[in-house]
This record gives sequence, C-alpha cells and structure tokens, in this order.
Amino acid sequence: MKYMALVDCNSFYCSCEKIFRPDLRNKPVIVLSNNDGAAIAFTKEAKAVGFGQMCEAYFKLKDKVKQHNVAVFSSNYAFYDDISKRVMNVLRAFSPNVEVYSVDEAFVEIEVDDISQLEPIGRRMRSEIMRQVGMPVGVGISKTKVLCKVANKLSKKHNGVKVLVTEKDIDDALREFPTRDIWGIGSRSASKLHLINIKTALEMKNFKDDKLIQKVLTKVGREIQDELRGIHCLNMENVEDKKNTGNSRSFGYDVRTKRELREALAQFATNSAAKLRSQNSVCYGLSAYIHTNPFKPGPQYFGEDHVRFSSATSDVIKIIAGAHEVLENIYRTGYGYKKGGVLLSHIVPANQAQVDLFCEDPTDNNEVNKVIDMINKKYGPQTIKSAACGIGQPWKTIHDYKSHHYTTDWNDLMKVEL
DNA sequence: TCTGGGGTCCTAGGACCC
DNA sequence: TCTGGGGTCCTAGGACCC
Repeated sequence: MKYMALVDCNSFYCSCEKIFRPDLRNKPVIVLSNNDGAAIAFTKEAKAVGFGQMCEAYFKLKDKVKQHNVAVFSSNYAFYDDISKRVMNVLRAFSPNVEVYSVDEAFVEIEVDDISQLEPIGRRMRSEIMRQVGMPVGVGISKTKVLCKVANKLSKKHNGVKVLVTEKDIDDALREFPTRDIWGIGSRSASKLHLINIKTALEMKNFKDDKLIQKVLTKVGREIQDELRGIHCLNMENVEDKKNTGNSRSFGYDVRTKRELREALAQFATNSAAKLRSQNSVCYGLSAYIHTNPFKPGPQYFGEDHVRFSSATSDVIKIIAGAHEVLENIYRTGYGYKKGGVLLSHIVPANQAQVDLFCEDPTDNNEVNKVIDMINKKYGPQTIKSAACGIGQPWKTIHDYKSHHYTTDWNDLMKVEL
C-alpha cells in the first residue's frame, strides 16, 4: 500500500544557523528578512520568550532581543539552499518519489505491506537527517497531502513522527483541528466556512453539501474536502520548471533617481535571467515594478507595467533592456522608491520556443550568456555582469548580522583550532 | 532610521472567432 | 417589448503557501 510522508524542517532558517554554532543549542535564535527589516524565523526558544509574529518589524523587537539575549542573523539564502539540498538527498535514499515542496519540506511516497512499518520509517528519516545534516525535522504520514499536513502538525506532540491512517485516528485528529489550520484554507476561506457553521476539519470532511463548498471555496476547497476524506486530489508532482520567476528587493534607502533604479532593475533582471537559463528555459514576457514605502505617510505610488518579447529569450541583455523599457513607462519624479522587482512570465523550455517569422533580431547572445554563466559558476555569482547593474550599488540592502557561508564559500569554511 | 521574497492555482470577464 | 449562440483564449486579481 502506498502512503506519503511530509517531512518538514523545524524552524528551518534558525536550525541552519545552529548547525555550525553548537554554542547556540537551546538558545533563542531569530533570522531577519532581507534588509534586516523584519523577523521571519524563530526557534521554539525564541517563541517561548514572546517572539514569533511573522514579519514583525525588527526595530520594534530590538529591546526584547537584548533582554532575552537572542542571537540574531541576517538571512543567508545561499547557505540555506545548500542545507536544503542535503536534506532532500537524504530523503531520496528512502524513496524514488520525492517532491520537494519548498526549501524546508518535501513529500515522500512510501510503500509498505503493513501500516505498522510506517512509524519506524518516519523515525529513521528523522534520525538520518539529524545524523547526516544536523537538521531537526518533523514527519507526518498519511494517505493524502492534506492529511499529511495535519499529521505533520501533530508530530510535534509525538516526538517528531505522527502516523494518521486509520479512520478512527484521522477523525480523532480532525475533530480538534480548526479549519484555519488546514493546508490551503487561509483566513478568508476560514471565515467563509464559519458562516456555514464549519469550524473544524472534521465538520468540513463530513459536510454533505459538496456543491455549496464548491461555490464558497471554488474547486480548491472542494479538493481539500476530498483530501480530508482520504481521496487523492493533489498528486505527487515532479519538480517541474518554474512557470514564473523573478527577483525583487527592498532598497537600503529611499531611491529617488532614475539612474539608480535603472541599476537596480538591471540587477534584478540579471538575477531573473540567470535563473531562467539555469532551468534551460526562455520567456516571452517581462514585468517590472517600483513602489514607494507603504509604511511611510505621504503620497504613495505603485508603478508596474510589462513588455512582450517578439521571440522568446533568456538573453540577459534583452531582459535588462526590457526592464529598462518598463521603467521608462512607470517612473515618476518626486517619489522616494523603497522597492523594485522584475518578473519573467510565459516561460517555456528553450527547445520548445517558437521563433517569430518577422522578428528583427531573433538571435540571442547565446554564446555571451554561456560564458557569463560559466564564469559565474566557476568564480562565484556576480563575478561578471552587465555594467548596467552599477558598481557600488549603494541602494542595496543591509545585512548587519550575516552568518558565514559555511558550506558554500571556501573562505568561510569552519576553522578548527588544535 | 528600520516593516521579506518567491512562488502556485483558480475564476470571472473581456476580446475575439464563426 | 423584442437585438444569436456557442466557443476559445487571455489576463487581472484573489487566495493561498512557505
């Protein structure tokens, strides 16, 4: 019989930071967003002393951080990605069918003859990931993805592994489970369910009027209902290529000049294009935006627009030009801009792209891009890039508390003193 | 002073076709 | 009074996730 496990890393970013810092064991740790603007990850020790509200502004937390002697880190995404890959590789030893759902969690298909084998498998996943990577995880095992999510949530109270497969166990779990905590039910949907008197997952599972659920929550909600009943709607998916990709950042200060915005958007375009090429895809569309700081009083402006490429491309030069074309349309003088971004859309595999018969310049600078990618792979990201991105990039974000790139940079390897 | 970034899927409604 | 019917494709916006 086939089941699936949802393996989820505990406070992933914080746990990454702790791997090479044994002195932080059992200590409160928080990780900040880009720009050190907001707190985005917390260990359970940090939650215990009152932290834990996602995206709370860091400047509001500083006093509390001092008071409780909390270790604070800027986010170090290259490092987290590397640890994530290591965790996923451990899981691949358990099953050929692993769906990496996000940086810190994966669904793993498992086949057993008897359900009594499920819990030991979950235990082994946990211990192997801890042994090989040093990452604590929780494992939830059940029949469908939505039920796995429920099981995973409960795993914290069961030493990290919870199996939910018999009807009775499932109903017992769902009876206590608020609708808002169901995977895919956000606050809006939960309020709507409340209006028809559905407050727990069990009530949703047993609600007879499927058509009403469909009407209130669309197809999405209907499928969640079936998943609660153990009926598969959300299948294991192969990690396919991204359908959209992009890059955006808040700036270190309010940016006022078009020259600086051109640099920033060129950099975002460069990063997006590199992601596109790394999955061997090309795109037909690009959109870009800039906006003022919504937290500041005063007039606000959100500018956004898009362009279509006459033939699909992953050429960094064309993509930067596209972003600049959008900027010309959306830039307004007199505002201080706090954030900008570039998104690539209508992405297709490079070998499936249609060539436009009347396109003036269908050839990309493929060789140039290849060389750029090669150099940046060998010597590190950003070793070579378009001068349009600027040199100093003063608008860039701030990272005051960045940890070392322990596993992704030779210069940051851990030092051992003898 | 300081408030994240990167995604997915669904639906309604407009544009267009014959 | 009364103004086709049936279909496809695309996009903006909403909702959700980590």
